[in-house]
Amino acid sequence: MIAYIFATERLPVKKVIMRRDVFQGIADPTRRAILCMIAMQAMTPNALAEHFDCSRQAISKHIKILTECQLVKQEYSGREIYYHCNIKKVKEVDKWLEPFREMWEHKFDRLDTVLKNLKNKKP
Amino acid sequence: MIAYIFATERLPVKKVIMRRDVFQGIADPTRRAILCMIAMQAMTPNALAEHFDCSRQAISKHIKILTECQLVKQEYSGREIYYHCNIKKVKEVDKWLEPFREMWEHKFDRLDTVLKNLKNKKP
DNA sequence: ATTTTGCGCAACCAAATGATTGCGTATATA
DNA sequence: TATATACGCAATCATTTGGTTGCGCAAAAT
Repeated sequence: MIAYIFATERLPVKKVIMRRDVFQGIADPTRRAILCMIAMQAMTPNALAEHFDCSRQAISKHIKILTECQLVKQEYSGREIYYHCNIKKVKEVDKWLEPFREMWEHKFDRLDTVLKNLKNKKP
Repeated sequence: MIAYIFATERLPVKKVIMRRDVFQGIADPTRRAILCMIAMQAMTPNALAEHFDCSRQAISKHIKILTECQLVKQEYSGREIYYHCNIKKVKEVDKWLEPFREMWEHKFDRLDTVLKNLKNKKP
């Protein structure tokens, strides 16, 4: 019995179910800021960290998440890593908005016709 | 000194800093699905829960978050509550995309000019 | 009037998040 | 060659998230 105890080591089962999609990526305000900055110009983690009130490691972790959901791409240059924004992936958010955009545009259309009808009825 | 120990009760400081913005709202896939559904037609929590593989309470919690970030509005009808999508708030995401959209549109513009130049040079 | 239904709220739990510190490695500089 | 710098990774921690169950209240249905 005691042998059994020794035999069964506590395995690190730890099933990780992290959602790593674009929406999770842009959920954090710091990550959104990072995205905006590197969209203008590719930057290294250190350069980025200078603009935020947290450690380089914290920024690196955010970048890691952004990389996992493919919102950023990396480009090595010696010991430095330049992070770029993957605009194509940002488009996914835009795509999700599509049906909603149709809605708020339709709303205006309807408002337009209402106004038109009002105008036509006036005289 | 001992008196001091007794005097300082462990206060429940527990500073709650929950981000309740649109991006946090749409970070969860279930919440995005809820939003899509009620954008088409206002629904009650029970009606919504029927479409998901989780309890009504879980859905209610999601709705609570969506309400807190103003992505949904409620309308009471007796003991039922109909949840509506607040399209105006969804627009905030669209607004954030603006600079990025400009980028990917500019890209196409440049591609267009490249193609044009290629065409002009051909003959 | 009693029971059923629709719903929010509180308590609880496992897992994920956001941040920190310390460490190892590879590249640049002295 | 020795030192400084840039960076990722692992461990750790408090807080948040996403889910559950159980409860109570008000509106409907019986």
